[in-house]
Amino acid sequence: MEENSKYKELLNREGIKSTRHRNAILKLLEESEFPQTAEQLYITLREKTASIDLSTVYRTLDTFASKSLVLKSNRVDDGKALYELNHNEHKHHLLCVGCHKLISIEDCPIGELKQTLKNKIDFDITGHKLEIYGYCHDCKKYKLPPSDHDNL
Amino acid sequence: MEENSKYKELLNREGIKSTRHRNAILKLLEESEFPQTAEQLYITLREKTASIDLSTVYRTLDTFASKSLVLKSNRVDDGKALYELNHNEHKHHLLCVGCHKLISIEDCPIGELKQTLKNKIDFDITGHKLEIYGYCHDCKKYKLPPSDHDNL
DNA sequence: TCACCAAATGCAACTGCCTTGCATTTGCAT
DNA sequence: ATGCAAATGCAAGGCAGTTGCATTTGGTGA
Ligand SMILES: [Mn+2]
Ligand SMILES: [Mn+2]
Ligand SMILES: [Zn+2]
Ligand SMILES: [Zn+2]
Repeated sequence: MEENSKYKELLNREGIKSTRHRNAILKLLEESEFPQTAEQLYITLREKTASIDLSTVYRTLDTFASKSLVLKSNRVDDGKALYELNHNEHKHHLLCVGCHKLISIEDCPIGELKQTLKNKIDFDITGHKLEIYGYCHDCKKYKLPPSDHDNL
Repeated sequence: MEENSKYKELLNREGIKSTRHRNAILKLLEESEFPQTAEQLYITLREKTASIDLSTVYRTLDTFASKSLVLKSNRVDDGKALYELNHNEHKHHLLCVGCHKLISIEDCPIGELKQTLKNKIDFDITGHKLEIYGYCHDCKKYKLPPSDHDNL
C-alpha cells in the first residue's frame, strides 16, 4: 500500500474506502479551476499518474456526486456532463461566447427573489443554477455576431 | 399538396420550405406548455399525424434552432436535449423537487446585475439561463428531504 | 400545367457518451 | 496473515443524437 492519503478521513467520513484512484481524482478536481468532463479527467489521470479505466472515472465521480463531494452539471454547448469539487460555496460565472472563457463572479441575484417568491406564491427555494452569457473585454472589440444564447 | 399552411410565411421568412412535418412540429410545439424532448415530440407526432422518422425530427428541430425559431436546452436530471418554441419573451420557472411540477414566474433578477457587471469587469451580457429549485405549496407540507439540487 | 432541381425526408448504419455484468484485485477490519 | 465486501478493469451493451445516401417533395419558372 502507498502512503496514507490526504483524503482518507474525508472518504471514510462518507463511508467509502480511500483508494489510489479516488485520491487521484479528488486531487485533480482540487487543482481544477473549472468543471471538467470525465474524459478530460481521464486523460489527465493517464498522463500524470497510473493507469485507470474510464468506467472507473465515471463510477468514482458518480459515487462522489451521490455523497455531494462533487457537483455534476451539463455543459451548455453539447450537454456533456461536467464535474467539479463541491466547495459548498455559492458561485456563478460568466461564459464568453466569443472565446469560451469562464469568468468567476461573486454576485448572486437570487437572495431578494427568494423572499419575494415565498410571499407571492408560497414556494420555498432550496437551490438554483444561473449561467450568464456574453462578451468579454477582449472579444467585444472584434464585434462578433450575436449567438444562439441571446434571448435566453 | 395539402392546404396552405398556417406557418408558411413564417418558414419562408427564414428561407426554408414549408412542409408537412415542419408544420406539424411547429403546431405541436405551440401546443406544448413546457420544453419537450425530441423523443416525446416524435412519439406524439406518430400518434397524432403521419409517419415521420426520428432523424427528421432532430434535423427539423436543429434547423429551427439555427433560425432561432426554437430554443434548445438540457434537462437538469439527465442532460437530455429539450426544445421549445421561441416566444422571444423572457421567462423563468420554478421546479418543485418534490413533485417535479414547473411553475412559471415573471421575475428576472438579471437586469440590475447587467449594469453592475458591465461597470465592474467590462463584460457585456447577451443572455442567461436561470433554473430555480425548491418546494411548492403542496410538497412543503410533506417535509420531503432536501435534494441534490441544494447548494447550486 | 408540367418539368425541373435543390431541399427535405426515410432508412439504416454509425458515433460518442455513458452504463453494466462479471471476473479479478484491493482495502481494511479482525 | 486471513477473509470478505468494496473497488476496479475489461469488454460488451444501451441510448441519444448524427450522417451518408437514395428517394421524394415543394416551389419555381417555362
Ligand atoms: Mn446564485
Ligand atoms: Mn432572466
Ligand atoms: Zn471572450
Ligand atoms: Zn411540489
